[in-house]
Amino acid sequence: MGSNIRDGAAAETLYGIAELAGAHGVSQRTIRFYEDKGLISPRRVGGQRVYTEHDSKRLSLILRAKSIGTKLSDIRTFLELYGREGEGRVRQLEFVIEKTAAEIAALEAKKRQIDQTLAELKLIHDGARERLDRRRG
Amino acid sequence: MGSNIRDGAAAETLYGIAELAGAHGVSQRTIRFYEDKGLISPRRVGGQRVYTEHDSKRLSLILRAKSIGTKLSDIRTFLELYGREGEGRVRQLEFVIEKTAAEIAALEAKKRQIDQTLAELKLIHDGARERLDRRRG
DNA sequence: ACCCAAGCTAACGTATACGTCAAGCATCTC
DNA sequence: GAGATGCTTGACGTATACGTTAGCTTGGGT
Repeated sequence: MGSNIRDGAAAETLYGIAELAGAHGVSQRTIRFYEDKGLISPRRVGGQRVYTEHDSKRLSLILRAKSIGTKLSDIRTFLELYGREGEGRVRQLEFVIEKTAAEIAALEAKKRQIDQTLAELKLIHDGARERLDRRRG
Repeated sequence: MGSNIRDGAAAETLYGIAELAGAHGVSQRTIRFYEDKGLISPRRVGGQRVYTEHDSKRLSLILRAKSIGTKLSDIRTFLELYGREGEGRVRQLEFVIEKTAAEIAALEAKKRQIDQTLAELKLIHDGARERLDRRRG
């Protein structure tokens, strides 16, 4: 609420959608899509989207979560966790604890799967390498 | 080729699609879909699919790869690597080495993302837990 | 002989995550 | 002042990974 116009201090860096997209290596369409899904809510200046540093970090979070295989709908839930974290009503705290614990367990399981796959891939890799070296003398 | 009928030794355990699906906790449709995509190729007995232990392990590999976010099309490539691994033509070996190296790097990157996310989630989790404990005395 | 459960193929439906026009303003440049 | 550029909102298209009928076939049991 209220405008940002406060004499000196608040010279926050702002971005247009093109800058934000470029900085994160995604398309503008992707960013608009995330907005549709309720993941980011930039301010508007005459219709045009204007992003803050906070929005940018949020996008980083989203992309990282995506890269480890989290669905956008789940990402939304977790962004809300990040936000609500400070609230402190008991039910909220319990909700946060439960959700984070579940996700932590899931991610650790995923890490184990990755480790197992890595071990196998390294076996294949090293085996192939050895045979190649021998073949070449 | 030829039938399995060899006097004594080869009493391999075989599965129908229902058993295989049950054992792995996936639908029959999923298994048939993977077959369409060239990921598994069961033998047929009068039209019906018959799976071997080898097929079952292959399916395990597929599901593990899927669980860490690999696309089916990529999984197919890697199943071929697992198969070709022993071939030994120089070009093949180079291909295997290159592909596995790339995937190893990708998985390790993913692990780092997971670790970072885990760290943040644990912060949130522990923070919420602390506040909850204090609230309850 | 008859029926049911189980399997098969073919085909359409659904959810996710965008890509790709299309058509309309607004502003900046020459 | 006439593009060219950049942003906007639809709206339809595409790839992935299956789910869900629908209709046919077949082996087993009574």
